Amino acid sequence: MPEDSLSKVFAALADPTRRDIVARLADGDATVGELAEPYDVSVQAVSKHLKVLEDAGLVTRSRQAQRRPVHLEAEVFDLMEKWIERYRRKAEERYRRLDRVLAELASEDTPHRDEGNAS
Amino acid sequence: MPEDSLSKVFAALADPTRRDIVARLADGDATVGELAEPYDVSVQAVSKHLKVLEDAGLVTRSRQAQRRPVHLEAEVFDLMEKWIERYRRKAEERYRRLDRVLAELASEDTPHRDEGNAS
DNA sequence: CGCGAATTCAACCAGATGGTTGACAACGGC
DNA sequence: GCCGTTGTCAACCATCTGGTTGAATTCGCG
Repeated sequence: MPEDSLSKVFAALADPTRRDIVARLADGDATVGELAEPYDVSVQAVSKHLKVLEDAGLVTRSRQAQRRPVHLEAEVFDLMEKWIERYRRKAEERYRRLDRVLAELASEDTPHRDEGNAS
Repeated sequence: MPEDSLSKVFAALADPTRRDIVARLADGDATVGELAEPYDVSVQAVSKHLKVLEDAGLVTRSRQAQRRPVHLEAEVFDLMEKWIERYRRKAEERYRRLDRVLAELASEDTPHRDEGNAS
């Protein structure tokens, strides 16, 4: 049970339909019906998808008569990017360090002249 | 569907244990046993997690005697960030535009045509 | 050669997920 | 005031997921 928010966000975006919904909402708010129209699934299924996105904090739904316009919340993206950036940077840094070590080893190993590099 | 690889990556990171594994691998490669040690689950469970991460392209496993050192691949992060950045930017851009329109509407009373958001 | 350590494979199980259909709540237009 | 539109709730179903245990595999080492 992913109670933590990052898990919910990643899980929400792990579904292609939901990612597509997010993509379309980036162009503007839309109602459930409008969102459901292009897909080959029931409106209920899309409503469920929206609930997942809402629980993840990716969208909000207001009330406008019997319609529920869906709105994309961009803030959550920051949460993800922060996480990703953190470990990407670490990994790259480590990679550069390793690269340097390998370069050193390579230059030492280069058999330009007789080297007795035993062990 | 190249979209599907994105699904795998997001799904892989939707699990707290797997995110923690990624976090630890950012500090350096590790074996399955080492990775499993801090968690209260069997080594087999961790092995499964690693398979998920590997299928998502987040880690690679080499072979070193009977050990399988696990290595973090940072490239996949780019894929995610590209996706996120794209829609975050769009949403923010739209927000700024909306803001401007609202400001206009507020200052002059002239009713404009409805902007954007066709079906 | 064979034991033991590291890891994966296989079968199984509980619970989450994504889809369906059917009923119902809320509201605007006649 | 009713009716159709919009959306959610509920029950149900198949499949996926994350965990378990137990057996198999792959090696280094004495």
